[in-house]
Amino acid sequence: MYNHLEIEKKWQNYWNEHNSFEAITGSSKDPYYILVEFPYPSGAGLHVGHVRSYTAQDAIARMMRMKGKNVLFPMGWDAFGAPAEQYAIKNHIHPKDAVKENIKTFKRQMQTLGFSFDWNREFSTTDPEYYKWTQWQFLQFYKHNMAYKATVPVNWCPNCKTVLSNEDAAGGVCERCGTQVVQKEKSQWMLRMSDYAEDLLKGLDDTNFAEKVKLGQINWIGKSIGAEITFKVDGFNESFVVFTTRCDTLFGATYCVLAPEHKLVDKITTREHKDEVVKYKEACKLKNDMERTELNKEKTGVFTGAYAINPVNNKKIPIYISDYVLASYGTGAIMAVPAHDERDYEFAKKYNIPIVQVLASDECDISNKAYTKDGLHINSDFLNGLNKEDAINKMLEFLEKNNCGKQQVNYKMRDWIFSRQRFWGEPIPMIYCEKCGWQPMNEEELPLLLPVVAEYEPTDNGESPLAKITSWVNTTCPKCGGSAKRETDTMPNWAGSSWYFLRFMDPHNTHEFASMDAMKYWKRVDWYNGGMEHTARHLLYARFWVQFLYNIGLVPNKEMIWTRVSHGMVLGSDNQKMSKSKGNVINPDDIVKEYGADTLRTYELFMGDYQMDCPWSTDSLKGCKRFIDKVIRLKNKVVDKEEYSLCLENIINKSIKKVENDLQTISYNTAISTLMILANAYDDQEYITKRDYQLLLMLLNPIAPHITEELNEELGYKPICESSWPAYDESKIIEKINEIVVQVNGKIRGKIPYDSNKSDEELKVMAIELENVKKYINGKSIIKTIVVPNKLINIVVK
RNA sequence: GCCCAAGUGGCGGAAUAGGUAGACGCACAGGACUUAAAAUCCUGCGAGUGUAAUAACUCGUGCCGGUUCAAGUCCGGCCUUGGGCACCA
Repeated sequence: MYNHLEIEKKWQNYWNEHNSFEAITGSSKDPYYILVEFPYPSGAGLHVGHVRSYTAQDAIARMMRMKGKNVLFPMGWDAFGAPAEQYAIKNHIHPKDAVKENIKTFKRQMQTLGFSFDWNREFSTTDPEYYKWTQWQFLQFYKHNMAYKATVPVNWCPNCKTVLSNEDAAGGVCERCGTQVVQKEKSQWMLRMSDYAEDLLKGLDDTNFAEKVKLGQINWIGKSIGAEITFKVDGFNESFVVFTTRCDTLFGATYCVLAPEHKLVDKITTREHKDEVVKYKEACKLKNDMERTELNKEKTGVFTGAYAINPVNNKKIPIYISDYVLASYGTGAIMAVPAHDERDYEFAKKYNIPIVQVLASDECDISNKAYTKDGLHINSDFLNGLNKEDAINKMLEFLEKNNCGKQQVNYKMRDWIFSRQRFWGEPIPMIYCEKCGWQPMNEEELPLLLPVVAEYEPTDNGESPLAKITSWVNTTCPKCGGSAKRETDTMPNWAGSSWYFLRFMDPHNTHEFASMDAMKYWKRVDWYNGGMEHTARHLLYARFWVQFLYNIGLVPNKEMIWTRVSHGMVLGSDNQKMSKSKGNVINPDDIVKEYGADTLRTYELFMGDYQMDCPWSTDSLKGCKRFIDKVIRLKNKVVDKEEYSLCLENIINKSIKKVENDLQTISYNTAISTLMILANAYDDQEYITKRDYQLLLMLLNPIAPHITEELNEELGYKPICESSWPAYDESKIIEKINEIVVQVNGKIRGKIPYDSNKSDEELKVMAIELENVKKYINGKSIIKTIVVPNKLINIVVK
């Protein structure tokens, strides 16, 4: 009898003692870098969802090693962030200690599953040796004018006295306590990510990301090509610029709207409208993002009393302010074409503003809604009769000639708000001096350590907890030496994860974040696995970070990630997301204990399409246990012979090819079904040879490494992790064809035995002579016969 | 509202280039072995018509149409579910 816990321990110790999975930088072997998103070590321990993706990547890593690659398969911890801070506040321990405990648990759990990580490269984003370089890189952003301070509204929970991310403030209430969230203005560090919008778009061509991953990035960047048009303000020596994607509808612009925060508002508001405008602006300030963007909200706004001149026809059109125009997108001002934009239509109806149709339409009535489908231009002077594309080009020509507009590209992507008012993050290494302003810390003094104190509860006024620790805050100005204060905000969680994959290439380097030589050797991440929820933001931040480092000459490639694969979630058996409150959580520890790591690993890959969500089923898991047990039992059939059984050659060679191919195309479930079919074929034999058996063990090893090593050792072979992946012989794979399907009018009516000596004509004759086929042909004429070689004959009759 | 993905047996899911739909596994049912249970092995398993049993037939991959000798697969139009983004001009 095999005790899976003993066997697993034995082989985990073996790999550990032999450094079996050590990646050696500079080795002459072909490098291959497999990365799986490093986890946030939460108090809940490892999730069965983690196990699924780690097993998947582990299977590839193990196969690639056997195929002679120098595999880098690292693991570490993304351990800064709010949950650890909250946990620490509640339990009165330092987050550092809470994180240490959690990491211990995660690592222990990972080790019981036998993942072939190179633990020599392990680090946590919270290690001073690591965040030193995160801080150092921030200073590079600053020194290259890529970091700046700006005043930005943030979500503030008056009860928790803390700043919330948009996710934690969903629906306008604090996720933790349910209190109404309010907006607060805060001065924050920003990174000029929007400067990289076009490069981030173009860079996708140098990656092998899945199409839907690329789409996620493209949508997030949100490029739109349009025009900027300058409107003069009647009676003022002022003008403003609007952004539009439909400059061809300028003849239909009957009013303009400025965002309430627009700089021009106070200048152009007339005396009679001043009170109303001020009141409206104040009302907007009180609203948070959620309220402002709420769906189906009725449009509101006020007239400034000023008029703009439509440059295409010199007509005076009123200027309004409204919060349906966002200050942060485009120019913060729009021209409104109510006939063809639903938002403008709604607004114009409410305030009785003229609606001028400029695109012909089949729709009958403009008294109810805007025409949103494109027709040819009408009421548009020199554009009349033109289609959209021609009209846009002609209008651009007009605007440029008259110096009142030009083509313009806009992006939805904004600059990256980089400050967090929290304790548990990388301190931002900046110092504020009354005399010299913001000054970067001296690089030699990094890392700027988080202080070890007992209090890190949030302050009452939204400052980071660090602000209370005066001994830490007070310092001297690096420039003038006078007294100065440190920045008390910390970096976002996204910071440490934006470059960790570079550090894995050279994790112990004390004078660089990673050496150019090491990065040139590993070249890039060949295969990056993570959740769908990270394919937009994390991936974009990481790419931005890398592109910046590339531009200042610190990394060898502009894109450092080649393929990105995203996994589906493991759901509870009730098809719901696993959660404590639903009581549907499966703990991998329990499964390993009862069924073994190999069974859990096999099941997690067999459960379904890897890229899709899939519910947990303990019954199905038991099926995988039966499979492993069957593999063990097959040992009783082994005879001492060193070549493949003749009658198994075909299926063996087919299986090698299929498993190898499936593992490389993320089709883990069919790789396992192939192995089940192979095991069943073995089981049908009176006996199998040692070689037959070892082959099955080798193919199964990447998925179930412990038991396969054990059985392989019993055969007297050297460990599989030190062996080569089996080769297949294409000439042995040729499929044996037994029969050919006969169809009449596309329906199967019989089969004839396959005979390679017979010509198509002879096969046709055989087909027509089948009794059941005759039934359907009699009294009808054969129009044609289609022969698909080696597969089927279709007789078409009428 | 926009974008993306997915709808196949009782269940999870297979089906390289349009060519025998339902691989593999689970559950279930019947049988063998056993004092018994577990484990294991054998048989069946989309729905229906039909037969003593075979055979044979009809329908069947969310819905409606189309292309084709042939459609789960391609095209057009919907419906449902899940996810992401959302007043982005």
